[in-house]
Amino acid sequence: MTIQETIRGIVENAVSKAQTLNELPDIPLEEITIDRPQNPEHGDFASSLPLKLTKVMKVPPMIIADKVTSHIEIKGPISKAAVTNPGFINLFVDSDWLASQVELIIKSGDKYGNSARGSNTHIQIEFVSVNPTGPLHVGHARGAVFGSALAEILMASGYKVHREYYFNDAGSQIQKFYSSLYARYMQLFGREELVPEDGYQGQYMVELAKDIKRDLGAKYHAMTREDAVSELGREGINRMVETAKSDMQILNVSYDTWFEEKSLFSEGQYDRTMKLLSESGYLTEKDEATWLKSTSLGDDEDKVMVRRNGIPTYFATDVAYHYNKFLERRFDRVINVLGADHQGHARFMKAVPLAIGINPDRLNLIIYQLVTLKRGQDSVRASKRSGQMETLKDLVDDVGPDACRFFFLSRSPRSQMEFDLDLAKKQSSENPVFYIQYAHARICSILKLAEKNSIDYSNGNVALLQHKGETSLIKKMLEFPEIIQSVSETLEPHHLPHYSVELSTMFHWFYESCRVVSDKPQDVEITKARLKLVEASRIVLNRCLKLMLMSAPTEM
RNA sequence: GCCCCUGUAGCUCAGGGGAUAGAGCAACUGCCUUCUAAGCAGUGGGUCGCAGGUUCGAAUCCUGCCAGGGGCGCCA
Repeated sequence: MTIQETIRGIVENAVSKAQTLNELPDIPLEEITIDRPQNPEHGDFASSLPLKLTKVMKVPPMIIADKVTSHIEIKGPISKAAVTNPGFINLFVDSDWLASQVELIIKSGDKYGNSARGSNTHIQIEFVSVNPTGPLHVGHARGAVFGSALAEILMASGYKVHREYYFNDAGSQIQKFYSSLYARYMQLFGREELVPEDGYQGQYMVELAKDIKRDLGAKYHAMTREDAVSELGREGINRMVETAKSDMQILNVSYDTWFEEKSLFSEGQYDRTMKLLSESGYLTEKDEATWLKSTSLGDDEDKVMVRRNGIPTYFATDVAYHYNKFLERRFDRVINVLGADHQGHARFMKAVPLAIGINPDRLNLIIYQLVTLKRGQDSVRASKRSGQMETLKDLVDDVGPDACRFFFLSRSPRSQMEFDLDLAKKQSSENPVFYIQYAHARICSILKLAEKNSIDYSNGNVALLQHKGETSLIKKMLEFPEIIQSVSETLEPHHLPHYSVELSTMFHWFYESCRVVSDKPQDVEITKARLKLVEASRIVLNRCLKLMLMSAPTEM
């Protein structure tokens, strides 16, 4: 249980006690909100509950506040409860209780902040899922960072998380890729082959053809055109997938499954899905094509499932994919992370669970806004088909995986962000990421010194931690489990990097105001107590960095 | 035209019903004989796009308008 939940329970008890004694009207309560006031005079926690209850209870807020506060027991975490105008209840945390929490953090170790909220819930999270017809660009980096960090945090909350990358390896775009690659390959042998008008024109296709020629020579030149297109194409797609995998790796992103779209046909999901949809009456024929009546499920237009030429659309495979996720692999929840360029797909996606008889609440769609790049004065749009493009790899090579992850993760997915390439490079040593990592390195350096001096602080008395620099740091550390919990509920991981900065600030401040390792004989006890605090800080900050999939350097 | 997202300090962004709106960067002033100065302390900087509305209370919710980004294929 987090501290906030403990406090909420205390207030809740006080209210019901007042109700039992008929001091307040006995009406059912909604969830009680507990805030952390920014003004320290208003305590460590505050509740505006009386202001909210005044209307339904028909009692002035200050009276409610008085009655509730009189039943708040001054013990455990609470040292003082006060009422302030116009009807707030302010709660102050007991400093001895606070100091004792350091022991708990050390005892929890790398499990501090974990919870069992998600136990027995299987979540599948799908992110990036770029088709292997082009390189990954900076926008995909945003999705990758978001999805991978969210997955880590959900795991900390006890969910069973399955990370998945879905890619299209069949269909018309793949055919275009095949013929584009064939043309580039044959051009290397002096043949006048043209890349199709609507094909993939990018320079990377030339490079890909060169690589294949270098590794496999004229192998495909000797084949019939038909064989060459498909075999060379497959070789090309395989290489593109490998590149995507290595791009994910350099960003510290790993997956449990790379899911091939074509398996939906070979494994039968497509057929079973169409049968289910047909039996439920969601399919209809029009203009020689098969349509899904998705408007009846909230979509703004019906969608073609099978084209006039008999080939299924991506709408059909998407339904089959979710049929597989929900009905075959039986995930309790599914999270799909999409770029804003796919937002038109969102309304349809929300209809998909309904079409296969699944509660739509089990599907979460997260749409992140696009990344624009700025180089000098010029804004560059990240788009796969335009010529100019900053690839994910170029970006990571430039600013490093840690800075890249921190920068993307700090932004809420709904805000479109401008990535100033020049600034990112220039700032690389003034970046907030170093602020956090530096705090971690400082911590480790203190612990190293203690070890060198053979200080055994296992019997340190944390009750001695009463300095403002110490208590502020402990308070901040106690917020960590709340951050994990709130990110797991709201699916908004950007709070974690912000918290990490705040925690680092508290540590740096403690470091400046409290000398830890001291040689003076009279400081033996406080040194040991502070070393425990430093160890606890290491645990929490290290967890932050690890959950963000960033490195936690022990020296810098 | 319709749909989605955004508009907060010079810049990049948090805060998304509660008390005096925050951080980083940039600018300015101090602080290293002591565990890492990639740090700390301090100063300046705001009609929270505009206008109405709801509320005891609005940066936050609702409506309209303005501005920016994205989406409206039998492409994925």
